[in-house]
Amino acid sequence: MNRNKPIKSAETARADFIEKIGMIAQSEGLPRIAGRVLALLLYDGERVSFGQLATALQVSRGSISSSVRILESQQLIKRVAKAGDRQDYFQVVNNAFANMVEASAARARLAAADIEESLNEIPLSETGARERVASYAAFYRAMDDGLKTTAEALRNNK
Amino acid sequence: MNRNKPIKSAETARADFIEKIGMIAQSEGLPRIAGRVLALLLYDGERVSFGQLATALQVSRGSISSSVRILESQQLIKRVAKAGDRQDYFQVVNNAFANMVEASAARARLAAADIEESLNEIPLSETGARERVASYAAFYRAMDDGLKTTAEALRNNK
DNA sequence: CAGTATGTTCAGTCAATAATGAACGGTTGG
DNA sequence: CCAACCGTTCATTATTGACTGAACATACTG
Repeated sequence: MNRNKPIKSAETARADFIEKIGMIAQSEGLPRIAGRVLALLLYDGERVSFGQLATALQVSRGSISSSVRILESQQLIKRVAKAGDRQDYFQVVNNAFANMVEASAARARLAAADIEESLNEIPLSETGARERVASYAAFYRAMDDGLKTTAEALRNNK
Repeated sequence: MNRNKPIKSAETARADFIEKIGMIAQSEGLPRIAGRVLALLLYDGERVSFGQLATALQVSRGSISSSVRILESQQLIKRVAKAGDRQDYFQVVNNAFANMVEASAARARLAAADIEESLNEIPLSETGARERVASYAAFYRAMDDGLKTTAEALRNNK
């Protein structure tokens, strides 16, 4: 009966994966197209051209442009050249996942600093409030630490 | 000169903190009002009534209703009673930050499972793609682990 | 040099979602 | 019992941000 293993073609599996990562990316605050680009590059493994991305994902070149810029800025993909082709090519960088985690750590660090700045504005007389706000900052510091550890683990354990 | 310590009143510091957390919450995918509610409750430390929240934050009661429901569902605040007052009161729960981290861990776990499901649809012949998709799933598993560790640390170290 | 390909930018459109405020059901106190 | 109060729900509005597509600047090719 094969109830547990509905057979799918390689093509369908690839398309499903790309769409799924698109949704996950969206839920994490990235544009959906950026997630789909990353998924496509990850799945295919080899360099893919700017034009191929646009046609494969059925989106405008403008969207590809902004998406790859976001992914580059987060150190998840890199732009590479291909001899004899004027187009830009892209591929996933080494340790992309570790970089992803480190970006989260950086955000946590920023939030911590932000809250600590608020803390400095609170009069010393407000001991209770100061303590509670400080614990909030400490929470973000703990996030930063934990994420850095995870990033390192991903880098080594790879 | 006092350039480093612009003096602010306690009221201003409180308002700034609340607004700041509102923005951070927004950047993390929560409604801004929910972040402001959490910040107010954290800053004040004691139970605050439904009506006080609406007037203090200058938002509709409908917004308060949905915000507190979100925060309750994430185990960040709880609804408490006050003798002689029909209103609902709210306060931050113990270990709220640990709960916050655990919610993130749960999301990572979900994403991992989601990707592993995709992995099972990829034909065994696609060895390269399977390997890369598996590494993506492993990334989310690592996030789950790391976040669980951070949550525990927050729970103890508190 | 002319013509074409390439990636970026930006104004405009559209969809998703946050927030409002009125209507509602349920509870309480007088 | 009823009047006031309380929290939720839901239709509507406002806002935000992704996406498009055309205009543009640049670089290559023949």
